[in-house]
Amino acid sequence: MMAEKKNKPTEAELDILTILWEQGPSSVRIVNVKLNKMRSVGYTTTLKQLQIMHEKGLVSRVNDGRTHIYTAERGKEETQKQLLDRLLEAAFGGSASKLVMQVLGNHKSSRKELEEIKKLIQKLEEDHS
Amino acid sequence: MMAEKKNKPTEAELDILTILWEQGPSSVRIVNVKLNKMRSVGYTTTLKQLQIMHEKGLVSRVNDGRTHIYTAERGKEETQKQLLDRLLEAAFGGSASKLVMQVLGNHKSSRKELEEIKKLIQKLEEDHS
DNA sequence: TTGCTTCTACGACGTTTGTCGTATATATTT
DNA sequence: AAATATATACGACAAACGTCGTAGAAGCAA
Repeated sequence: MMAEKKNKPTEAELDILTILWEQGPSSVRIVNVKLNKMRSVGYTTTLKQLQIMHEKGLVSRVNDGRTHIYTAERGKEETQKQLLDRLLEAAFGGSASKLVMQVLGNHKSSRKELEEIKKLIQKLEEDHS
Repeated sequence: MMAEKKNKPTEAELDILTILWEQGPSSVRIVNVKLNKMRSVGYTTTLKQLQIMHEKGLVSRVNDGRTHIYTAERGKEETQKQLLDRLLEAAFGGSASKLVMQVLGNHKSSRKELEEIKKLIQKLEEDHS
């Protein structure tokens, strides 16, 4: 594998990435409007944020006339994994099961979701053999 | 319930909290020595860090002669829950099961750990009835 | 054409984070 | 007692974060 950039998105950046994942490639304007549905933030703030994210390589952009269209460079799952790994190490001493028990114990999940998890565990146990 | 302080520990603070959880009430010296086993950091840095954490209410302290003995004010589980909740909302849209599937899929767990998780799910499903 | 709107670029600024250095008081050692 | 070691307190500082304001180009509307 390659030496990868360990660009961990900040909180604010994560909000923007989430919008790009949902919305697909978007202009600053669009991102800003969506962003303002969760918290109040000026247009130039969002612009600057996206510019910095572009420098960091978190997003790419193409020109559409004079406006830029931004696209999330890293997939949702990849980013989730990165953040989760960090928390796992920092707060749970690397024990995935401790983390899982915590989150399952504290948050309601539907029966269907629990079934899915059980199924996954089943498969993992088979691989274990 | 009361309006609580939402003092989320930073990365560095979390390292120190982890040490206090493991070690129990400790002096700056002890924390610093343990801390240096994971990364290089000066004594006064650790001191300052603990002083700030004290201001924030993350740790309490008592005097033992002229040295201060610091104690984690918030329990391990409580802090883990706080950090986990934050990530759950920020990166997983609040879906606990998505988070669980991610972490289980990406990190090896022993058969015993998987059993424990299954047992927990069993109990959750019973409560569901 | 003259103005309003909508872009990007860029600089500035207050905060937070993490890091130390220095000053000063108190023990400990020689 | 003098020198050395160890504590706390406090100030400084660079880098990262998040926030905007302003400038200037490009497009649209009167």
